[in-house]
Amino acid sequence: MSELSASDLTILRMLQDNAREKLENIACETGLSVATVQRRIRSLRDKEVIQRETTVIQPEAVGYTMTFLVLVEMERERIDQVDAFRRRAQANPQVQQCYYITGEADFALIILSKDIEDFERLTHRLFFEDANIKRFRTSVVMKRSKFSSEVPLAILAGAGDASC
Amino acid sequence: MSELSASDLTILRMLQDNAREKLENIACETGLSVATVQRRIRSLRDKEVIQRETTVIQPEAVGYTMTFLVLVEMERERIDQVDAFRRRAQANPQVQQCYYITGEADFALIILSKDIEDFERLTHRLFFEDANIKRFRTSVVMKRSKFSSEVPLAILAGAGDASC
DNA sequence: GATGAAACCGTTGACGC
DNA sequence: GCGTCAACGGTTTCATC
Repeated sequence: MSELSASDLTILRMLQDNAREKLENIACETGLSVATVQRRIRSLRDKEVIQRETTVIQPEAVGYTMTFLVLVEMERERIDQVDAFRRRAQANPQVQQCYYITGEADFALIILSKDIEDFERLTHRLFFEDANIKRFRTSVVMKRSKFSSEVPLAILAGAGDASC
Repeated sequence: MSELSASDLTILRMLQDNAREKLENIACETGLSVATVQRRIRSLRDKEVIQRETTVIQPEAVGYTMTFLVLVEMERERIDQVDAFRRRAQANPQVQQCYYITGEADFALIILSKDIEDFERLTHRLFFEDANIKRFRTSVVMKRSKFSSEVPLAILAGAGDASC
């Protein structure tokens, strides 16, 4: 993986803030030409530094009013069993995030649900029907902040001039 | 909040998958005209069903090689103290997500770090210097999946014809 | 092989229906 | 509400260094 330049970081920071940021603004901020900015972005996409460009939707607007954090403990921590559970969890569209972790629990899941019944059905499918799940602990999320994943990027003194 | 139509959900699903999806493709899929699709998207943005359009960056590419899940317990659960901690946590760019939860812990945080020292410095600033933090439990994330937050959207039989 | 100019395609906003 | 059109921004190609 090749190193990223200061202007690459500026490009990433601006695009993370707004995927539709005008190339001209980025060019001005970095001191590069529009064509160069475009080539850098293409390169960042090709290198998969930029993984995707997505639209963040308010879950409540489409009926998902509840969020849960579920800590899952497995009976046996065999690699194939762990992988099998992760695949099942990931495959479920209501499982927003899936972390395989050290400590008391083996997995932490962030789960969206329309209501309590919806969540209960999901736990049955995901946990009760899996003999390898020892137990799971559910926390209701009362407030979530910073739902979308933003990577901290250093704000470097750009070479751009005052015309920005 | 007004109800969303089937074509609105299709628009959201396609934009969530790719923020740069061509309006023509969405028009074809939904059976709407390009102009109508554009007006719907504008309306969804205005209603804040669409919260933002962002670029997902691979954290490892910019030096953030470690992810942690931290469960935080507070000494006193007074609303002003809870809010104060949430604001401090959110303000830190390495805190990717912040959930105020029910159960054994009061907060669950997803934190990015460059290395262990970086994480330790962060815990000092965030937890040890706050008299209202009773304790915190750290889990190292060995593998994260589904890092970006995708809301499940029903795939409805569209009115679009076979020319898509 | 990096750069800038230019042609081409998609998006946006204004207008008229 | 709907499509049309002109202006703008993004993308690709090509010539040049």
